Amino acid sequence: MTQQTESRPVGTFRSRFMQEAEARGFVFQCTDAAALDAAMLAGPVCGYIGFDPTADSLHVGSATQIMLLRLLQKHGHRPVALLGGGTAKIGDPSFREEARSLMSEDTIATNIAGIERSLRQMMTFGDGPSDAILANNADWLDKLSYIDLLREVGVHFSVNRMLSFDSVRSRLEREQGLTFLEFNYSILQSYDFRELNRRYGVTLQMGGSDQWGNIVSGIDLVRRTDSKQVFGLTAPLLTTASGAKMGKSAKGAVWLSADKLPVFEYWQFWRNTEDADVGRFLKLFTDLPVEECDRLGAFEGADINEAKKILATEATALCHGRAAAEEAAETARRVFVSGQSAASLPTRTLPRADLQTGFPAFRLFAEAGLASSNGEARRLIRGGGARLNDAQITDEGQVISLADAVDGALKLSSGRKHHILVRPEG
RNA sequence: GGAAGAGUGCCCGAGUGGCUAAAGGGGGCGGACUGUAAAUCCGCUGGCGUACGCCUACGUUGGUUCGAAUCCAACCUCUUCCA
Repeated sequence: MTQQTESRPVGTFRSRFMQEAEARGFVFQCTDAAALDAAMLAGPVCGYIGFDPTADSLHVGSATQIMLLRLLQKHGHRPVALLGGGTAKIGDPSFREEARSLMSEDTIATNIAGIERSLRQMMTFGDGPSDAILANNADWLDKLSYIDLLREVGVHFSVNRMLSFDSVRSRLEREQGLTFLEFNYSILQSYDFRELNRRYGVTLQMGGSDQWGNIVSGIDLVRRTDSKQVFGLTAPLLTTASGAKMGKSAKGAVWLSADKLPVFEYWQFWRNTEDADVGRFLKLFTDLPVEECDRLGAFEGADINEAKKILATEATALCHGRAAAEEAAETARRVFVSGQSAASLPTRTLPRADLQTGFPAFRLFAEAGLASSNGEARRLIRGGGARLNDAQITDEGQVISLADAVDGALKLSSGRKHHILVRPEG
């Protein structure tokens, strides 16, 4: 059972990091919170979070973790972002429906490169006392010897105990199978913690609540082999007020990389936050003062839309820069408030010659990426959800060409919220 | 190594020879209502073609049959029990 390990009354922290982390809703579980609090008061603490390179970009689900690292940095502590280049070769079995397919070295390398970009955008890296450090566990895991690992680390792990962790047990109970390979993930993650402690003096591992078991294992390992006390802190698993998991949107995952999700769409994701989540998300995903977040989140009715715009712009600014965020906000204002087109809507270019000839409406929607297949585009049009320059398209075979362009672009819309500009190439 | 069971569409899950592109639910998309929210209601939800249509799909490969997701064989994977 993942138990709360501390029984400290709320609001008793003395270190600024812990106070703010708690006030903003980042703290779910913490090992020996009082001692961690004291350590933070005594001086800079080095804390890390691991990111698995399972895709070439992180998504909003990971944003919480990055915000935690930022918070650490903000209060003079030192954040370490650990990329799981080594562990990615195994796959974390925690709460997974089934085994993850194994990734090739190449895939892992490109994924790491993509993730690194987002991390660098959101934190300051360098050699200063509170500059962030980027590490890759492939640096030490790759050359581990199996026998040595078993002798030196394996002896400290109780299988009985590992089986009792929720993360493992849920897999077993579902009769879904758990290979020995995956079963080792937790051991390697523990090894990471110890290695980071030895290399950089890392004494805190943070993560999502699904990482509790792995984190505690690491703490035990460090205590047993190096006789040092290190800490763990988990953030709550984020769901929206209506119970859905965070991070899904029209187009699937909400990626942090602009290559995978246009900034405008990212802004829109936050803009469409449920009313009840606004205050909570402001605290988690922006740098605005807590009191301001509470004030904005308390708006009622339509007024809260203003708070959502602030949330969207602030959250987007952290991830894509202030200028891009303002631009997305302005684009949204034009599209939704004035009902105009805007030059900074996501744009798709198609060969000029093809556009001159024209496409049947359904094909154009598919080509532009507003529908994933011709069939889907047809359904969209039949359902009355497709528009060209804000006029509903009724005939799926209607030929649309450059002649229909306004200001050199065709504005296509799927529903009220998804707009794209199609421009000729060259 | 032996025995029993399971593998269905994005997910869960029904289906045990034709009426099955495959019930139902979830998710997703669109519409209505709103506040670019939630809740609710309605429609759509494999691909290709304007279309009568064609193609792909029920773990894999073969077979039986006019016809198979459904029957048979082998194989693969997983689960449980035994050694």
